[in-house]
Amino acid sequence: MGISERKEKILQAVVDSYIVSCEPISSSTIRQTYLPELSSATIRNELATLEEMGYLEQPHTSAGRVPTAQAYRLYVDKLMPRRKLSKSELSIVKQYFNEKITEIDDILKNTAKVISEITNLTSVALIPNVKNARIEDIKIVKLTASSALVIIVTDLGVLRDGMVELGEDFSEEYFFSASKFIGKAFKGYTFRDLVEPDRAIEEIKNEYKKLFDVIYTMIKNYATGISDVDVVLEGSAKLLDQPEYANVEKAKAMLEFLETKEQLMPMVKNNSAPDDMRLNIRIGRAGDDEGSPECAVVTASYSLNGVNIGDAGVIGPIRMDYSKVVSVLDYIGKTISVLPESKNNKEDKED
Amino acid sequence: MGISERKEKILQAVVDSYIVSCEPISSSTIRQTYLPELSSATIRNELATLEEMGYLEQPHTSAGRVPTAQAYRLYVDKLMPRRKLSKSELSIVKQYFNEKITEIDDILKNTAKVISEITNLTSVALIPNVKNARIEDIKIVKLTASSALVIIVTDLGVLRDGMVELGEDFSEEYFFSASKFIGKAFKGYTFRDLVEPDRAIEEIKNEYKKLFDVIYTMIKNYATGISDVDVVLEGSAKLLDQPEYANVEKAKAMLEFLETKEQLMPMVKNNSAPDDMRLNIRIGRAGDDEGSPECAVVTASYSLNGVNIGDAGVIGPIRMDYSKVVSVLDYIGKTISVLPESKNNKEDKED
DNA sequence: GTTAGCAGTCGAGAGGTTAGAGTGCTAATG
DNA sequence: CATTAGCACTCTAACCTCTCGACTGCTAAC
Repeated sequence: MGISERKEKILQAVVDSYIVSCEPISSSTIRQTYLPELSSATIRNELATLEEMGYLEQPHTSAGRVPTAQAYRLYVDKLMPRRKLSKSELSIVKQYFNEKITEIDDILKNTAKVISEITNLTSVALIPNVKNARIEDIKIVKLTASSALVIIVTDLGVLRDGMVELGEDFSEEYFFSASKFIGKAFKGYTFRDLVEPDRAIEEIKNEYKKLFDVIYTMIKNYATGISDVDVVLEGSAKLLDQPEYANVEKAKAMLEFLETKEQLMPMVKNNSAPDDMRLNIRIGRAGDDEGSPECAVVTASYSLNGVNIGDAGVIGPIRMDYSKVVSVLDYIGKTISVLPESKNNKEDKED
Repeated sequence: MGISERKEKILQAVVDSYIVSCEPISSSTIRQTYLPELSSATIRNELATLEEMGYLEQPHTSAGRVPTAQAYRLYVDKLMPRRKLSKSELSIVKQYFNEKITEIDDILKNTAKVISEITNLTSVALIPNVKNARIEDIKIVKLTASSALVIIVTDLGVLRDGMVELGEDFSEEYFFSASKFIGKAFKGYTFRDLVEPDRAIEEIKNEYKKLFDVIYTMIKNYATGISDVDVVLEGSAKLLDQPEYANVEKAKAMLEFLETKEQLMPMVKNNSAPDDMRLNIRIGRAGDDEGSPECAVVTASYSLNGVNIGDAGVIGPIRMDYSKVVSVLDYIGKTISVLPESKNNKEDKED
């Protein structure tokens, strides 16, 4: 099943070369720049075999070879050289994460910007799923006579506030003490727990029952609602730098794909086991159906203080510089993981 | 200075025709579909004059005429037919605003979606400047032992919360009562008031002074910060439907322009006097410099219950269906203005 | 002022040709 | 038997040339 070492070398030469030139690679090119110890005729023979095996394709009879998706797959899994970032690249990353970042979301947004700038590809970030956030406390603050603001504090940070309207008036002190009861009731549950009917939490049977019910409903809506995951794009225009999308038809198909978050999300989502390298490389069609554009997605899962804060990576043509992309994602991962705790944004004043 | 009525008719014919075909218009086309009572020779004479006056251009000697920016200007100011929306278009608008909308931001985001769907152009929305929001109340809620969440309630809605870290521990009750003092101190000011040093508000000289100072600093940072205006884009891929951007170079220039919010914002911002129709039509270069792409922007300022909630409109090639765009923006303006008050999101339950 | 008629202009597209890049095959070589 | 030099063959991209027809501008007649 495996292929000979020499075939691997040749295949790697084809992919490496094609990644930068985007033009069919000839046997003589391989000889000249990668494997001078072989004759072009020998390389031609090997190329013919590699084509039979499904790793290469010829646009037409008298043209060089182009890697197939299968070749890229082998390339990223085995052949790809590991690369270090250059000094200028390192300094770009540093620059982006040097500023004080107070919101968790902004870390991922910055990540997307950095990735796009260094790789010159379109980047994409997935901002975390609220469903897995664990409730730490619930605060209720009176706003108008009969309405209040509900703040849900979770292990991932403070959630965007929701408004409740009660229909009758209550005092500020009422909400203040209700806050304590209700906060305690929900503490420790994730949103996912609460949306499943069979795991209903023990209800409060006292004077706060009405408020409790309203908030419970709110949380359930919140968890089932659309604010599931946020997808952030950066550098969409860079798609058009790629010769693959010089054709306006293809460029449009791709841009439309990027615009529909519902299609984009599952591509970017990292499903790999949490203990492996947490790198996700997809090569091939964007969607399952015929119409969706050909592309590749490389994403990583990022953590801060051991807590997963979301995924980010690049999306682009199948012919992309995987080696560089992987190094960048990797390095950023290390940078983020040692970022100062963001909740206490007062400590790190040193500019 | 003025041009004859017949010239206006001919110019209108050229623009109307060019808007749909995007191809140079010949004298015979005008005669056949717009002005059969004239001979093509007469029309040719008039076309030559209109060209001298700067309203028309010829791509080459033996081609028809194309309108200049000057022609579009006259077109939108005077010649453009006023159009009613079709039933299907009306129902699309209705559908988007029928759902319960709880956030002010979402109104504008929906507006952008509707505009893009109906006009088939890229749409853009400007979400309002927080600097002009007037503070109604400030709530402080204890989070950890020494940190608290600050919620700023304004006339435009509840602002995103900020965290303060105090360095020493306080009780929940302390924050509760501090809330009342500090809320009263800031009530009635806009962010703009607070950021200008000469209009410092009277400081609290009591036990809450430290907390007050921290919050005051936070508000100032908030007001001067980057969260000035938010720009939302919808349907960027639709640019590529336009023959003007069939050239990938031009498409890229335009997409890049859309991506840099700093350039895009001033184009979209509506500076017209508040009492006129509050419609903003810009025709010409996107930026001041030579490199920026040619385009047109049509935006409107939208209000809800008399309060301005931001601008929205379209951006696209100079050749666009201004008549349709204006009708759509107009109709949406009317729809929004009668939307039920969004803060109390419980009343309107009738689905 | 309007219009028919006509010569003149220019671009888009079709067809034909060529140069050269690259292959596959064959036969020779170690 | 793997490797290789040599060569005939293939195919495209680029360039030319030519023609067709869509317009115009001009002139002269109405």
